[in-house]
Formats: sequence, C-alpha cells, structure tokens
Amino acid sequence: MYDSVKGFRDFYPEEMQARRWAMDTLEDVAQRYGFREIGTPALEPTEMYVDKSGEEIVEELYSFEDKGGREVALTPELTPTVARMFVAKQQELSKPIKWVSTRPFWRYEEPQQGRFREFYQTNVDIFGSAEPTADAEILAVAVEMLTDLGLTGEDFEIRVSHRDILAGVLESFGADVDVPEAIRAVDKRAKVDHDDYLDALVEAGLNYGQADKFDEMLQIDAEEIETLADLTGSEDVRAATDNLQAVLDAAEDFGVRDHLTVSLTTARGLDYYTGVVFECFDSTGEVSRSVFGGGRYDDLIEGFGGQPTPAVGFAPGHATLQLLCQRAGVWPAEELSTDYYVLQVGDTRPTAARIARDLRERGHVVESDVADRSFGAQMGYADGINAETVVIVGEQDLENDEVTLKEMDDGEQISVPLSAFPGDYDRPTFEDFAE
RNA sequence: UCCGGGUUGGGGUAGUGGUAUCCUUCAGCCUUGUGGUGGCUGAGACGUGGGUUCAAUUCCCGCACCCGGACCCA
Repeated sequence: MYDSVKGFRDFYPEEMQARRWAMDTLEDVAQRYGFREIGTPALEPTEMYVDKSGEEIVEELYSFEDKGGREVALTPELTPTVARMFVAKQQELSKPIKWVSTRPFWRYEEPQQGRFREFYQTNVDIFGSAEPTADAEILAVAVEMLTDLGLTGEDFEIRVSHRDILAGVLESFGADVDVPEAIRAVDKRAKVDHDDYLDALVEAGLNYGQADKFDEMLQIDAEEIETLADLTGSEDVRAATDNLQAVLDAAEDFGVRDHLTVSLTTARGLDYYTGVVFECFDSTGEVSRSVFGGGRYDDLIEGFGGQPTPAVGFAPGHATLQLLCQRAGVWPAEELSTDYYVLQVGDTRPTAARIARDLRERGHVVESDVADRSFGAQMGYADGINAETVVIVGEQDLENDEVTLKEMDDGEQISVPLSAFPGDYDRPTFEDFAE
C-alpha cells in the first residue's frame, strides 16, 4: 500500500460526479458569454515566476531541474501563463480576448480547510478592454456561476472595491504615503485589532488623525461614493469613483447589481491589481471567509513584454466553492446514478446487448453484466449503482418474446413485448407499459 | 515553517501492558429468476520507526499522513 502525497487528493466516482456537475456549471456560464476554453501546460520555466510573481509564491513553488537541465516549476497560478500566451500572439488575436480554463494548480503550502497542495480553479479573463462593461461582464459571470450552482443572495455577497480610489484618497493625504503598504494594511483590517490596523497605516506614512479620517472614508456607502472626490479634492479620486459607478451601472443592466456591495475595505493583497477589485464572501458561514476574488490588472501584460493591454478577470477555487455550496445545502448528493441496468439470465447476451445499445443511443447511462454473475448478485449490483430501472432479459422472458421492466424505487415490475421495447419511448419505464 | 487534535478490518466503532468488540461492507451458500429487507459460512485491522518491559495495539520519543488553526494568500 502506498499513501498519496500530502495535500494531493483522490476523487472517487461519487464525489467526482458532484465535482463534474460543479465544473460543468461554471464552464457552461463562461461558454454562454463567449469565453473560449484554452489549454495550458502544467510546467513553466521557473524563471517566469521568480521574475513575475511575489516572493511568497516563489517560496511555495514545486520546482526542479528536468533531464535536459531546464529549471521548471509546476504552475502555481494561471495568470503568468495566459499573459505569456497573450503576448506571444498579441498581433494576431482579435481583441478583446475572452478566455476560460479549468485545471489544477500546485503550491507547496500547509493544507487546511478548502486549501490543498493540488487545487482546481476556473480562470476567467478578458484582455484588451478597459471599458467598465468588461469589469461588469466579469462580475456578471461570477454571479451567474454562483446562482447557477443554486446559490442565492442569502448565501453569498460580492464586495466590490477600487484600487484607484484607495490610492487616490491615500495620496491626497500626502505624496510620501506608501500606497501598496497602506493597501495591505486595509486588506488585513478585518483580521487585526483596530489599533494595530491604525498603527499599520501610520507605518505607511499617515499620521493618526489621517488614519482615522481615512478609515472613516472607507466606510462610505455606495450612494455617497462620489462625494469622496469633493472630500479629497482629488481628480484621480473623481476618475476612479466615476469608473466604479460606471461598472455598477453596467452591472445593473446585466442583472447582477443586487449581489454587489460596495466595500472599500475590501482591498485584496495582490499588488498587481489596478482598478476594480472584488471578493466573494460566504454570508451564511459564521466566519465570513473569502471564497474567491478578482479584479482589474491593467499593467501585467506590459510587464510580460507585450503592448500595454488592459485586463480583468477572476478565478474561483473549486474547493472553497464546494464548501460554500455544502454550507448552503446545494451541493448534490455524492452518489452514483444509473438509468438502466440490463440484467441477463442464462445465455441472453445478444438480446440484452441489443437493448442496451438501443437505450444508450437514447443517451442513457446503461450497464449490463460483465462479470457473469447470478441473478441475485446482478440485482444487488444494480441496487449498488442506484439503477433506476432494471430490464430483466431472462431465458424465461425470451421464451414468451418478452422482457421484464422493474422500477427499483418501488419494486414494481411488468412484462413488455420484446418487439415493443424500447419502442418509440425516449425513456421507457414501468409507467409507459402499465396500462 | 509553527500550534492543537487525531490515526484500530474496505467504511464506522469498542477496548486493553498478555494481539481485539459490535455495526456495516465484501465473497459464497440457503435460493440456475428478484436488490434495498431473512438465515448460515467465510474474508478482513491496532499508520510507521525506535525506546521502556518478560511482554506494547495500549506507556514514552521521532516520523508520516489526516482534520483544524496561525502565517500567507487563489
């Protein structure tokens, strides 16, 4: 017996069926918006992350030298890869680019709830549009993915913020404020003591009076967001609040405004965000834990050697989504489902095989005996795979040119002429022949 | 990397310094044709390495893995 590697999981069919449903739900939404699926490598040059990712990510890299002496790493995130792909074909791609991808990523860190060393996420990105409509479309896709999973406004909330508003307000206090550091402090606001939070702001270059005033300004409601420009007298802030308002207006038209809450204290840690940022929170859980986040990152492509290209996207992790769905009671039962089991008794394989084929042509999941088992054992197996209907193709039935249809939930069964089965029915059951 | 709690047949459990309980599961049979619901028979476990001891699944230490937390964040 071998153990699996720490933080790497096996998924057995019951759970996989539920995960498949969730993945398909997410991808269907993206496909309906015209996001095109891309495929990406599991390995990239280690250098790409050392150059372009934060130090934390590099520390968590699974990296090694391959047999050709190349330093390679298992991809810890998709963004550098899509940036690389985009830059490589930038001239020939017609903008805006809308890409989607679901796949595993790897990070060497300590597993805990909703976090593993191998984890799956669905990345959704738009490249080449700086328009608020693009931000709003990303938000719409995010909301629709969640609602298609069966979640409602009771279960989640998307908090929207804007990096440029934070930066502009901070700068209005003085040119020497360390904006990234202050934003990191804001990002931690909910987790630390209020005094420590204020200390961190002071550390970033504000004085205590400014820190208080700044924090007060962050509490502002969506309706009053535009007053920030007058409060600070900053044109940068005005441009940023106008942009946020435009995104919210577009989100209104897209039918997802009700799921969005303006919350300037939502900052997100990553340095590369530039405009709108957002974070999805579990509103049912006692701990309001971040489920996933996203936002605009207009400078990143240029950093990869491309023409300056605006970009916006998000990437929900499947493990945390699963937790959210389970808490909300919308995660499907983790059990197998089977439409038909075609049971053979004696040498009835030719007929059983024909029936199984006919049913499969109608798109059903159909199993039949491949282990030469007894009647009772086959019935037990059919029960074990949750077969809804058993078609008994026995020697006795065939002597009368019949088969027996049995519904497994109530045990009712009926003989049906062989020539009439499956007949014209898409999904023939006991009911169809009961009269 | 750090902290806390775990690890007993495939799954779930009881228990003990002298190798282990019950439920379920699985296989077969009763029953060449009825599962979820009977009866019988059988299979199957103390994570790993070391220490203490006459004897360790039990006590001690290390490690691995699992669950959760810190850090960090997707």
